[in-house]
Amino acid sequence: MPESHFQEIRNLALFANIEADGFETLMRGAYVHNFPPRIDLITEGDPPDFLHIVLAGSVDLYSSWNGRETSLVTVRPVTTFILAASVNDVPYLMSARTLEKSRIILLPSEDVRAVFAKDSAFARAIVTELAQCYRAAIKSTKDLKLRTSLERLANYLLRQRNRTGSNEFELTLEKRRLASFLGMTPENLSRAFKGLVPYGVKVNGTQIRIADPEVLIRFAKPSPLIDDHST
Amino acid sequence: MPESHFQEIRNLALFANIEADGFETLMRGAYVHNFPPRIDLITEGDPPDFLHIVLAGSVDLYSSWNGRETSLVTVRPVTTFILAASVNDVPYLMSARTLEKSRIILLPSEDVRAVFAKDSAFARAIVTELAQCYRAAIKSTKDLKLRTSLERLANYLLRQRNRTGSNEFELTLEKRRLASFLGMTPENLSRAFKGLVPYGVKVNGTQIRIADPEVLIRFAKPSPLIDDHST
DNA sequence: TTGGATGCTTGACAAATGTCAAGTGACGGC
DNA sequence: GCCGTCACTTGACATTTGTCAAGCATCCAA
Repeated sequence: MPESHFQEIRNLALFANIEADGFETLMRGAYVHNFPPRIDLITEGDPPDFLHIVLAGSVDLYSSWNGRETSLVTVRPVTTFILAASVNDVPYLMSARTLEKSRIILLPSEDVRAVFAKDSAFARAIVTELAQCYRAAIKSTKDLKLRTSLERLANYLLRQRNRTGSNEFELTLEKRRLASFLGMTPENLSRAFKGLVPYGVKVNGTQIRIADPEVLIRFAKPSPLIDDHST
Repeated sequence: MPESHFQEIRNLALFANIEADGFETLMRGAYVHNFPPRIDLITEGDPPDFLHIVLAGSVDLYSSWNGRETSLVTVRPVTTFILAASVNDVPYLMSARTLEKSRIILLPSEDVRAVFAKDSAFARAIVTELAQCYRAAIKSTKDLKLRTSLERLANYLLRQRNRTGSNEFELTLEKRRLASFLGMTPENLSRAFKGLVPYGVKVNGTQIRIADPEVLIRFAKPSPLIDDHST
């Protein structure tokens, strides 16, 4: 792997405090790949050969059962995914595919586990990371079980607003995938956007405008215990 | 805390390999409490003062939003809960209440973090535990998003069957709470049980009998990637 | 420019799920 | 034993969500 990526990886909280020794072990076995859009990277149920790091592009983590399929997470740079499977050496629970052209680092899980066993700074960083992943998953379950699809969409839009810091932004996801992510059909997403018009949501293609955030907030009732993905 | 509980805690994977030093630190600050049924132990949003360990009884982890409430997990002996919040020092995402008379150990989160920082065996054990919690949460999300309520109930019954090793068993949860856990109303759970009669499910109060597991399995299509809670 | 793709939207309808109200049955206190 | 409480059940109905089919817009290649 070109050394130019080393610093980028070092900057990730997960790797920031590893000893030079362990970091070198990881980098020695690592390699970078460029993938075209819509390429399957991993399949749920497979053994966890690699820990993945998205350097550029975006990756959809999804799952299938009985002919149905649902998107669970979208991974954007610079983040790792399937850490839990790698570290515990158990099968992937989700499949992954590129959404767009993506550059991805592959770290052999064996190396990850070896460094994890020796380097306690790495072990501690993994704890922080996993705790965050776990909490994100709980938040997502709460979102699903406590809210209607209209409320989920409203809160999703407010989260995007907070992320971009603007009342006008582009959807970063295809609508069909957003629908799957929010746990509804594309048809219903269309209707849900219509349903938010009374709360000042204007949609034009992928362009979203929130006319009066206060009104939307009053409807959506966002909660840090569901919508704040930073803790 | 009476020393009689020490061994019980030591037997938990989470604490099995801690150094004597760290274990003593934890035990010094720990105390055991007996709680009556239906007592609130923690409230979501509160700072994580204690890591909890259920010694006896059972605890319901639930969450509320906008006047609605849902059960997320039932914790049974001997297991810890809210590890993620304790270790990262961030607010609880779920409330907890006893379902029955319960004995619970409280470990000050500060102590947990202190030992975590020094004892790498503990750090590694936490990784394993958190990875399992994370994966359980993902499985639960898949269950919710990919299955209808009838399918969720059918798979729940099959999981109970595997746990007990028998085609005839008692529900360990009140039906109303099972309904909430499965993401439906009590009324709908009643109807769902009716809906499983054609697949050989007999219900008598809390007593369940699966006449022909093969038939139910054919309908429920259980998958290790959703229903196997051991990995 | 044209003709498919493809993704999105819309309407009509069906299925799943929730709500409300009433009824049943088991249990415990008096 | 009686009575109230409470969980559970049932039926009628409302709401939400999904399905299917058709139409529309956009993009891109021929």
